[in-house]
Amino acid sequence: MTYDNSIFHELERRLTTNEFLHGAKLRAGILRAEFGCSASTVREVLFRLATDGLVNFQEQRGFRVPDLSPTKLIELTHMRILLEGEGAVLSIRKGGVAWEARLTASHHKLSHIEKRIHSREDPAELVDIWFSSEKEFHQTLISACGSRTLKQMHSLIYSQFRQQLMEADRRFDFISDNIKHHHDILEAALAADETLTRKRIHDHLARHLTGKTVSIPISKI
Amino acid sequence: MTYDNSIFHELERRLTTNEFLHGAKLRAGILRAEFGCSASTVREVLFRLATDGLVNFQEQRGFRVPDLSPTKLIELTHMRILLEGEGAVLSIRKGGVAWEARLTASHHKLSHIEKRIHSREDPAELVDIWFSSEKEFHQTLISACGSRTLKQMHSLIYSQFRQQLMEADRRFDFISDNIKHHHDILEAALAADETLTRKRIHDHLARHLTGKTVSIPISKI
DNA sequence: TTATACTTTATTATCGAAATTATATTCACT
DNA sequence: AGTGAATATAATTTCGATAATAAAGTATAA
Repeated sequence: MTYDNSIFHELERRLTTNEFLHGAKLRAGILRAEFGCSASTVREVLFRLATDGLVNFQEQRGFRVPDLSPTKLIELTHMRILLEGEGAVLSIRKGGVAWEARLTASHHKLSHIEKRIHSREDPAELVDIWFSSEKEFHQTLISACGSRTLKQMHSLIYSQFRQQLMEADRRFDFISDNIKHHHDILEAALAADETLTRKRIHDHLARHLTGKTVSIPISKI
Repeated sequence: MTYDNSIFHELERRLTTNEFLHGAKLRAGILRAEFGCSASTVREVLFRLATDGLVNFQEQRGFRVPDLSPTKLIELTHMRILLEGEGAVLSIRKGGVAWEARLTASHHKLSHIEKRIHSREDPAELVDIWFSSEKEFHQTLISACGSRTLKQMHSLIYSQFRQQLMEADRRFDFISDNIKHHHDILEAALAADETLTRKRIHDHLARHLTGKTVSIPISKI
């Protein structure tokens, strides 16, 4: 892997796990020090991330972490419902037993983590594992849809969605709901009930669709 | 507009109007001469286009125009049906008379061009105008959906779709079908018939869904 | 002749500095 | 003090050069 590429993935990771503050400025001249490379290399990476939507770019004004935006979160949720619904239905039709097995497996892992989180006081240390498990489950759900394009698109949306989640969502207040949701989705998918699967994906994500989200002070640097 | 940005748009234009051969190599060192800038600047632009899907990038192997791929065209068509259907339905609900007016206007322009093309032998000179008119019509169709994200996503898909069209599609063999399709979509949208609108968008694009596309020799450079 | 190791050439990745443009500070003036 | 121009500082954009890597070509041995 080239230098460039490893920086890309590292920054992508940080951006999707909210290690940067929303609205924070990303200066190539500063990040370069951290990665021990030149500013141009960082700049190149930031451009790539910008086209993925994980970073905002303004001419002559550099790069910033996108602000927290309830509207954007709603739009991204809408897209997830659309794309995951479609991907899941196609997977039901084409996936066969191999897909069912993979889905069951990834649900099993996710469910295991979620139960551990549910039973503890401070789930902070499990947050990273949960993130990757939840991502894997949702990606597996659409993995047999037969369309690379759909999967890429979903991945793009999913990253931005993750980035838009606010602190409250990382504290697992919703974990018991989530355990049920994921189980219900699995159930409907294995029963090959297309309509029900779509509905349950919708219901799972629906809490992000309420415009009632409290506005949060945005920190600029 | 900065240098960088104008190069981006120029290359984007060429890539979506098939001025490059499919599979052609895009060497920063050569393009730089044409734009009178440095190789790094071109490289930066190519990276951006790569993340948009208009250019393929391989580590240590540079950039290429994506090959012609019937499968990809089908996938992109599928995404267009999904996104345009959703965007149109939402526009019907939220757009109001202002949207109807814009849609009627853009259809009028498109229809005018298409009739001119239909009545002539060689429509080559109208191809550019047709491209922008058809793009505008489809974008207007979803313009009142209320989701920036959906529109951006659609724009991304639309560009790649355009890029994947082969020569036959640029010769307007299908023009009389198209005139009717566009009219039918307008009609259904103005009647606020959501299901029918979705169906007609589907039917309009359906000819790209047949896997029967003749395979075409791919030229590498 | 075919395959393999070595050499040469061409292309890509990275860098640090110069040129351009934005942002912050100072200072004069009302 | 408050406003606005002029200056100083800091950031971004662009560049040409160098280092790293891949591709092409050549020679040698089985």
